[in-house]
Amino acid sequence: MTKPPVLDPRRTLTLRDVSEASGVSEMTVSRVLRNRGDVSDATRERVLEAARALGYVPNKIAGALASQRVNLVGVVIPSLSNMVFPEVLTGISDTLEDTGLQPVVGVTNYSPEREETVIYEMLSWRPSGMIVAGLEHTEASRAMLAQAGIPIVEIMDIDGDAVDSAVGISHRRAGRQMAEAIIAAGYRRIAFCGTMMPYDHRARKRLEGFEEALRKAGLELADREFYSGGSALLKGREMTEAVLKRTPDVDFLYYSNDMIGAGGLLYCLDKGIDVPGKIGLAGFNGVELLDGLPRRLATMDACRLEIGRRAAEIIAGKRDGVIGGEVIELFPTLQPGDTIRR
Amino acid sequence: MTKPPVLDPRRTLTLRDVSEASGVSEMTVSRVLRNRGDVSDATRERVLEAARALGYVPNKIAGALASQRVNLVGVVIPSLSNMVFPEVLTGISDTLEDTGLQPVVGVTNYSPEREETVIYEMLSWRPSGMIVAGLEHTEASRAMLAQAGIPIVEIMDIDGDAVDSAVGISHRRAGRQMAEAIIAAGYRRIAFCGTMMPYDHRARKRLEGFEEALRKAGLELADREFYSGGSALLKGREMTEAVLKRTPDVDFLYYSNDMIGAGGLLYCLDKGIDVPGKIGLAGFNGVELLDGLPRRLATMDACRLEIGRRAAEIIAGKRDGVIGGEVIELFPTLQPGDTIRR
DNA sequence: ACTTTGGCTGTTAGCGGTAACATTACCCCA
DNA sequence: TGGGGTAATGTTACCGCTAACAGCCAAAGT
Repeated sequence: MTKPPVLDPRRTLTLRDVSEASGVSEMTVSRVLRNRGDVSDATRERVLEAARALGYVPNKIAGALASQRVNLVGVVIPSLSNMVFPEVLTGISDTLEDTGLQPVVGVTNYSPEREETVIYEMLSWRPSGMIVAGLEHTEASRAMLAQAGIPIVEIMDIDGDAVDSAVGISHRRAGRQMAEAIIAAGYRRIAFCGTMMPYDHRARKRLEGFEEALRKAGLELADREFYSGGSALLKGREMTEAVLKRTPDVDFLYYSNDMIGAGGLLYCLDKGIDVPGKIGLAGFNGVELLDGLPRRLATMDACRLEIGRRAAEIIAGKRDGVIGGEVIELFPTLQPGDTIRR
Repeated sequence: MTKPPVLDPRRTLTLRDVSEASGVSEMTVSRVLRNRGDVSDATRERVLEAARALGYVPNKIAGALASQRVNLVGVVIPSLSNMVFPEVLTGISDTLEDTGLQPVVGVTNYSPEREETVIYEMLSWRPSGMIVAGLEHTEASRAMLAQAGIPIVEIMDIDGDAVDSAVGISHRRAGRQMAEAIIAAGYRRIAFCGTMMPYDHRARKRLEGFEEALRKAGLELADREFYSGGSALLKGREMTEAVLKRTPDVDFLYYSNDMIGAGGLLYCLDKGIDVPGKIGLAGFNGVELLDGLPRRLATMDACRLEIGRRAAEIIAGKRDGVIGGEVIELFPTLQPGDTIRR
């Protein structure tokens, strides 16, 4: 007797256990469990029964190593509390659903170093593809992604150079568009409220586009206010109050996201300020939450679901023939709501 | 020459490549990269330099298979769009941060079958532990978890039997407590608005506890309204309107979560209804959003961050000596806010 | 001088699966 | 009746890494 016959009942099961229990080779068991190759119905039944009875759960680590295939797609996003990213994730999951691929999420908290670590960790599991939010990464991150030999899709933004593929909107253009609409509606004393995070590149680009359009119309921002952390809704109120105190003649407030915009809206309504008569308001993202507000905040949807879908499609499509990187630009629509004069 | 000397430049690198580039054995490279065992400074430098130059990313699949250790913790939650779960995740991530463990998230959309699949998939990667929301699972799910031979922590809820450990609050007690507070404040015509999802067991338990307390006071629900899907804020408005139309003498509305509660609050304020004089309101969760509302909704925090933290601690703590399952009950505090008469 | 010690490095044997290639049994048809 | 095909199953050789153990060598102890 070469091996101890007493098998620990808590030992994790292997293919061998199932093979012994069902009287066939490990290979046949493997085939049955993966539904691959020809196996007679009788054998299949026997194997499945044995596997079920034992409570066997295959070891994907071994499987992945042997087959050099991993059905995972890494998804790297800055935050989960932003409402926006869960929705992108939904788009990704839905599309990946019937491709046999599975998303695995990593969160960076808007830190490039953290992102680098997350990317490194993910790549070390050899995923079939990577979806990464944004175009701005550390040099090391870009290098790793480029070298990985798998499809890479950068999402949300297309104002910049992609490592491989990209799906998103032009935030610069979005900012410009909103500014143009605001100016066209006759507002002239326009202020901005937004996030302070230096690494929220998309908010930054929107503001850049916004200011660019203002300049083109001979205007400049009447005021600006930044925040970080805390309840966005509350911060929206506070910032709005601060701006209106400091610059009482402001007639429009452009917010870098809907949540603070909603806070601003609630503040104005509380104070009995005429919206959009005396002051106009606009946010960005088109979050569902706005549907429940007393008045519809002007906004622009960021095509979140669609971005997720398209990104996932690219990954799934490239599983075999990897073609060159493609850049897909989506076009957000401006939803004027009830907070811009018409 | 046994092997073709032409190495594909896009071939993924292995330890061997680094070992050849730095002139030491693969084992030594492995030791350097894992910071394990003694390696001279000179060698370490040389190896690190070579690894960096090549852009080597270790293959964790192979590593995990060889070492029988995986630094992942599976986290199974019903939804990401609920605000609540991202916060639990934050607690988990923060605590796991400096343990070398990494959370991997799976979402079930409140479907037990989906949950079973997610658990199966996760276990097949042989994680170091699992954190699963709720105590209600399919029999197969429970069996798999129990057999896995790793620490399992069920979170959010403790009203029921845990597979192994559990960290959470008693939702039944929470519902009871809220009812008692409402009754003590003098309200008598109390209605409920909540989710329709049959698998939101925690909301169900809160309602059960709530009704139990009402009965004990000789009362019963004056009305009830359910919803599913859509913008929670908007649904809150709609349900509130529906209830008030149908049962005009209602003097309190208990919502199964803060989001619909906030919708109800906004509706009442819109309509100029005296809150909390004519009608009182209460939600559940203590979400940050409430801070920005015109009036503070009564609620109960669900100890989300703490739950995440404690769950992660249990997993991290049990890495070596696996002790029996422990159940940790946390106690939410009632925040009366401004929507209950005093 | 001869062990002993400890720091550093290498060798060997898997981990639990799967790809690719046998092998077997059986049937069909010239 | 023998060659060829086919369906079902088995064998072998890894996948890329690490545990465990086996050197090796210089400094230290006796």
